[in-house]
Amino acid sequence: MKRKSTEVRQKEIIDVAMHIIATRGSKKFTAQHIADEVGITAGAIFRHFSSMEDIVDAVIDRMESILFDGFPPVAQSSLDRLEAFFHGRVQAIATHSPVSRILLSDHVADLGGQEATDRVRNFKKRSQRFVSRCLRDGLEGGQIAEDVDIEAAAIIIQGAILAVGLRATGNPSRKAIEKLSGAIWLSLGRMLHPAAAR
Amino acid sequence: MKRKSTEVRQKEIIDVAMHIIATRGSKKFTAQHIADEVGITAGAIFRHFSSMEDIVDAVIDRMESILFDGFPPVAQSSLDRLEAFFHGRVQAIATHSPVSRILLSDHVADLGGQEATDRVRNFKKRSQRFVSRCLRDGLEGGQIAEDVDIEAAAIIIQGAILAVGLRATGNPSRKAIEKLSGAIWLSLGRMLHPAAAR
Amino acid sequence: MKRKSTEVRQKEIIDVAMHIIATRGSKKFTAQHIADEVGITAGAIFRHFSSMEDIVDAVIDRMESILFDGFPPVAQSSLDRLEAFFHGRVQAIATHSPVSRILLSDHVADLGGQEATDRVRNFKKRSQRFVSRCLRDGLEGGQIAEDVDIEAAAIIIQGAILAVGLRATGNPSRKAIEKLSGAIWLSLGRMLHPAAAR
Amino acid sequence: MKRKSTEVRQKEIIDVAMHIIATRGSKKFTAQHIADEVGITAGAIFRHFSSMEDIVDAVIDRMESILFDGFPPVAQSSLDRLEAFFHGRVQAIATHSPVSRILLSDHVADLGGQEATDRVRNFKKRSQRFVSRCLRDGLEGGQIAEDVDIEAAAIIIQGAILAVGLRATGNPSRKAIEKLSGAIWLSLGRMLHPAAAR
DNA sequence: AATGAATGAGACTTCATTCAT
DNA sequence: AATGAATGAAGTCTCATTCAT
Repeated sequence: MKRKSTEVRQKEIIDVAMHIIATRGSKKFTAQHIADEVGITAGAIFRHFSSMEDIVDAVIDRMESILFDGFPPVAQSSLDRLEAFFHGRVQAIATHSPVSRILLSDHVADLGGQEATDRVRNFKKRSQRFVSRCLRDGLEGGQIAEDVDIEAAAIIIQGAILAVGLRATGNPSRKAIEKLSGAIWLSLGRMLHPAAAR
Repeated sequence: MKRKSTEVRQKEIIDVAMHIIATRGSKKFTAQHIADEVGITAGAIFRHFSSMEDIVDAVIDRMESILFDGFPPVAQSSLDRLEAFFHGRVQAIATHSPVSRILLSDHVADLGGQEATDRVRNFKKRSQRFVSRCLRDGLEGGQIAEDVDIEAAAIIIQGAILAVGLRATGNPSRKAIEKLSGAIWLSLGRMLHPAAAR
Repeated sequence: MKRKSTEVRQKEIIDVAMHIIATRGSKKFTAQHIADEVGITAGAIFRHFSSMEDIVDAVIDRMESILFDGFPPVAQSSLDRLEAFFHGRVQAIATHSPVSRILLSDHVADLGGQEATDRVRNFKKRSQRFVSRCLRDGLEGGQIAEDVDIEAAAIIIQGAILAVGLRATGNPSRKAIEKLSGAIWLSLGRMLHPAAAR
Repeated sequence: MKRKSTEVRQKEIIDVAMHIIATRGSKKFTAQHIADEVGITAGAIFRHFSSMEDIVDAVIDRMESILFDGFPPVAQSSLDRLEAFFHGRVQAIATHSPVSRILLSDHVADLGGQEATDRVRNFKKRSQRFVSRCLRDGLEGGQIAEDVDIEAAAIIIQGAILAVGLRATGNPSRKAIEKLSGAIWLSLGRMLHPAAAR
């Protein structure tokens, strides 16, 4: 029976919780399972969090900090900001593999109440809005070809991030991710401004 | 107390089940909730399905028929096949809005056993393989620019389908979907073969 | 869908019920299981019996008629009556193999209400009383040795009937039963009146 | 709300379970009924046993320890061993009145799965084999009259134990049991060797 | 006389949460 | 800070019984 401070235990619990949600599904997200992996009893969980919903909230907090670390990116041109965002997101999602799965799967929203659902939904909206704005600015600034459909491009970019997250199984090295991320961005760039890309 | 045949009830139950899984999350996927929406008692569910897992299986069956209706598409060129697949998928997913959410979220895999997980995973693999093959054939046939990274393109296409599915909230008309789908494919086409697209 | 009269169905149901209780245990004594073996649906059972408890009652009736057919036996001496009873019981129990198991096991009493319990208990009492009376009469009439403990002897005889019923597995021929029954009675007789037995 | 250790609760649960099975029948063997008598809620049962079947197993364990405590008995002659077994069994069964009923009734076998059935069946076989061997040895050693039918005698002895167990209602004193047990063995002895008994 | 859908009670079991220790 | 027993609600599933057809 090792005693640790609440602060430490909370971190352990959040980590385990994220991992369980991502890899074992929301059905296994129970106090008992978390406790088992943390190495305490189920009852002890509630000394560190007042309810399971609180744990979900904390997980969402963690996700937010992972997703929006250094957001919005600063760069001269809107296209550069978009690229920075893209690579940052892919890197974040691929490094913290649970996050992508959770985000995609709505698992968390599923577990928490309405508030959790709204927060996660908001993460997506915030990102979308940023992407759209960059595209619009890029169009105005001439960095993006005039005949590009902004809405379509936004969807494609969002989808690319999702899909690369899904693809990132195992623990790909940072280099491997950068390479894939680079290749994808190259293709996206070609779509946004064929002439420039060539 | 209205009586309906097992055949009819099974359909009702599957529809309700899909809807619940997609919109209310796997935690609400209970016999009681399904029964409430169908308008029977929870116990009666088990006259029509022998277990909750059977319902999950049936939902997966339904998803398969939605996703793979008319698959693989036939067309002269591999790029046309790919386009047909893309539009078909987008249409299928947008028309049956629960499907995309379920697919994305692994909700179903979460609910069923290992078998369910494997089946859903296989849906994704089958689609991916088709996309990859079309791209490779297109490259060899010269319909796709030589400097396109096949792997990146495959990810982008897969992502676009996912993202458009997520976007399709409410009940967009078939026309609206076709328009969006068309715009996206145009952008993707530009990426695959800049010269041709212009 | 073959239609038969209630009279016929009742018999079929009772037979199946006895068989199920005896060989598959009271847990399998359900309307569904009975219906399956009879070849009708569970709902149809209740056209022929108003409740499961009624079926139990009918099974007990049947048991009574099997056990007390030709009871009490008539014979000159009390010892002969006892012997007739012994052989009759063993034969009855061994021929209707379910009966012995049911009697022994209190399965029926278990399934019915208090009334069923009381009736079955009464079967045993009636038999016991008969055995005791025969023994007492035999003692007075000098057919049983004076130093025989009547209570002990009654218990032994009752036990012998039980035990031979338990032993009668498979479907032993009437001859085989008669032989075993004869051998046991010989031993019991030696106990009751050593001198006479030799 | 009184808290007791799992160890204590397990014992309480086993005791209550045996009592219920013996006196109220296997249909009343439910978590709710057990919990009511133990004084906890039904759910709490499963902190102490992982399933109802586990309780059945524990009951069978208890029965085994009651039945086979000090088995096989040691004594010079085979007849003495048989007598020791007989008295021991009668005492055990009469002291723990539920045991005889359970044994007889196959109630336990009914509740557990195939394994439970097999174990209980084995208890009977082990005892039978012991009795038969004692009788055979006694015959060879001349302690049993030559014209005794071993098979018949074995059945009678087994039956006597069963019957005395059934008779032992209420809580007969140890002395009363010894007296009855003694009287019965005397009668059995007379059967096995008339000359010696007189 | 029989089918087959439905109900409602009750069975086993899990789980968040509380609380004495 | 942690354990471990307990509660009470909820979930899956079974079953006697009813009833429209």
